Amino acid sequence: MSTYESELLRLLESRGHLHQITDPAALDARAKKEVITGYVGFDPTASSLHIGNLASIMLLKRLQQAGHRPIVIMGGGTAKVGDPSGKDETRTMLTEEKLAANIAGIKGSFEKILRFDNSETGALLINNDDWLSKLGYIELLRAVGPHFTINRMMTFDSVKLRLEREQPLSFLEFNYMIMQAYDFLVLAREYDCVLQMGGSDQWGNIVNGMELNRRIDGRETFGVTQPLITRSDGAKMGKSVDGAIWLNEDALPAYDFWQYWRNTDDRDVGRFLKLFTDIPLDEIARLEKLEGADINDAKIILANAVTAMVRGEDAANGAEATARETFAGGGAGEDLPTLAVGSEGMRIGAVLTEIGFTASNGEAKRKLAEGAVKLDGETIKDPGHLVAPADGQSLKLSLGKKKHGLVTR
RNA sequence: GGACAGGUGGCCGAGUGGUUAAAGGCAGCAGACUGUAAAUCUGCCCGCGCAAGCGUACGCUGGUUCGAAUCCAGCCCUGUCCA
Repeated sequence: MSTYESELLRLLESRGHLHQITDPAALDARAKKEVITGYVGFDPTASSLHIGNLASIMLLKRLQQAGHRPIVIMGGGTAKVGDPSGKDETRTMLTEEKLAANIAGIKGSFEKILRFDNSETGALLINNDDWLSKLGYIELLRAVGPHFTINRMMTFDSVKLRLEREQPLSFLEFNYMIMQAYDFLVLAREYDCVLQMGGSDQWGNIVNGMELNRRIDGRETFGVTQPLITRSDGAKMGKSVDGAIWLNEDALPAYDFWQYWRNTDDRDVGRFLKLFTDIPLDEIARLEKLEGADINDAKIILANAVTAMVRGEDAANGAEATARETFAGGGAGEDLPTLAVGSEGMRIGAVLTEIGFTASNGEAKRKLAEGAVKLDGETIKDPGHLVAPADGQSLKLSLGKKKHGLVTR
């Protein structure tokens, strides 16, 4: 069914990663013939990546699986400028220290998902600040300035969107595409990197980099974009109540990470299994055909696979066990959030906020009044109710059907 | 530098002196129904307080007024056009 001959494009296509390719035939031939090097850039805007970034990491993983060499570009330099793509607001500027801390926080995720070694296909992690910060302004202007016209830059979505929405686009951000294009030039020269991948919003940036390579060095390079990963319910991938679904354990416990995938919309299960796991396609075909309550099995498989990849097998097993006990068994698993209230006990309204189920005392009271709160299976409505577990005892506290926790002395 | 338009709760967006913690929508949370799904219906949706109540809030600062998101002045920010 696939018309591609290379393992790389076949793999990307069959698992739903392909949106646009600059020169499919040439890339296909190249990838079939030799080991190629490709990269994806990540801006270290936070100390952990979230699952919105996961799709991009998967691109690199697929590249490696297909027998090629992936490069992770840390946008230590570009983050100082800020990518305007897909944003309708100017980003806050990051300090050097914050950037360094973010990069340190993010690294671990790549090390879990990609294979870093000295082999031909071992992944590399490179910070573009290494070269960008050394660039002189005049030097940069002379190197890339002649190859970009303002006319063309104005036509890029990232720019157009801001202008159309009458949102400000600072000169700083306007330069982002130039920096990113320059990255590709450096990577092509230093690492023989011929492919840049990214989300569909990066198309313009990627094409710019290719253009620069062609004009300056006469080198042929390629670009691949992946469709914007959306959820069928329209919500943004990776956004939830309490913020993003972070990849780092210290930003989000494994149990909550697992729950996010467990609660995937029915319609998204098959697509996500393809994108985010290595489960064979025929197995996925079987799983996504499941109907009614049976599809929950597929969601558990999805949650286990993604959690294992990002957090490790143990984390996945623990989360699954806790979920099984808590939801199916009506009990309480050990991975649930736990709050110690001391021998005095604590009023239930305060407990709800302390354990993180509600954002404020007021909200806790409202939820109590709505009859949404259960303590050891019994509905409690009085915010003054004292929660005082006996020594060694732990009480199961629930807000609604999904939020469960333990209260101990 | 000038002219015009604008800055309201997480977002969008009404509101042009009092009954405004601020319409409506989206997002979110909970209840019902279910399968820890979706859709639908219902309730909730600034904070503190057991409560009466209090405190904050409509770009910022000051003023007018018994009373201001609403009027006045200055400032800051954004957009469009002009120089």
